Amino acid sequence: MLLRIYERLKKNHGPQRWWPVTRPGRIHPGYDGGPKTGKQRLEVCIGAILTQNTSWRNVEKAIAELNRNRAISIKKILSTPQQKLAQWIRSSGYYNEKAKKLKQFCSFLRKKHNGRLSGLFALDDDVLRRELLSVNGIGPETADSIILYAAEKPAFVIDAYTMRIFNRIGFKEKTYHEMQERFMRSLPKRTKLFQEYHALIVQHGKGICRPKPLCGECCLRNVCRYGKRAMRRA
DNA sequence: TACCAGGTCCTCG
DNA sequence: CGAGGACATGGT
Repeated sequence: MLLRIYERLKKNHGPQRWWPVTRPGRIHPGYDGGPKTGKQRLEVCIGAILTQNTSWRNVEKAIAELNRNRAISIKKILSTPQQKLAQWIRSSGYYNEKAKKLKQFCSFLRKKHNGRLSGLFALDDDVLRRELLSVNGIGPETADSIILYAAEKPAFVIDAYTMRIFNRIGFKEKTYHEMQERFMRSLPKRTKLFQEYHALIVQHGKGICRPKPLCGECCLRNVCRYGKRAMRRA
């Protein structure tokens, strides 16, 4: 079931090549195939925090501003006054909260992992997840995004789009944990698959399965309870 | 004009 | 636990 839906989404939307890490003015060169440097991995972590309940468009501007200020750096984030940091990321919304979160994440890295992501990412998957969740400001989705896209390990990311799309299709799972369990039980545990699937879900949720869905052009309408109903009405 | 966006934390019943 | 509020900008 889940693989069938994946194939349809892929055929319909094409390859997604995520996570869309940016630099001033352009996509990160060499990002295809995953983040290579510590700095790229850190940028993914920062993006994961900044995009909480916020459109990626607004996050891109904030990341560009951080790049402009050489602030994709654990040390720089720690040494910058919170108020100044908040202004740099202003466009991403909740900027006071998020400035605090960025500092707490970096502070956690410095104190517990020698100031490096590599130490953190070397942990076993479940330990890594618990460590991330222990940081104030990092919840399940942010933790899994960091694991999947920055550490490049297989954790399926559930987000608001996943809930909306699959609840409309007819899935009964209500919580983050339940939905993630279902995906991870039913799919081969492969990083690339998880990355691409989640990216396709976001694409589909933004473009088709919106709050007011465009069932008429949805590639899943035949397998979707909501879609079938909508098509019958039309 | 309202509503929405790749959540998380805190409080209260 | 589950619901409800706070946190805030920018696009449609």
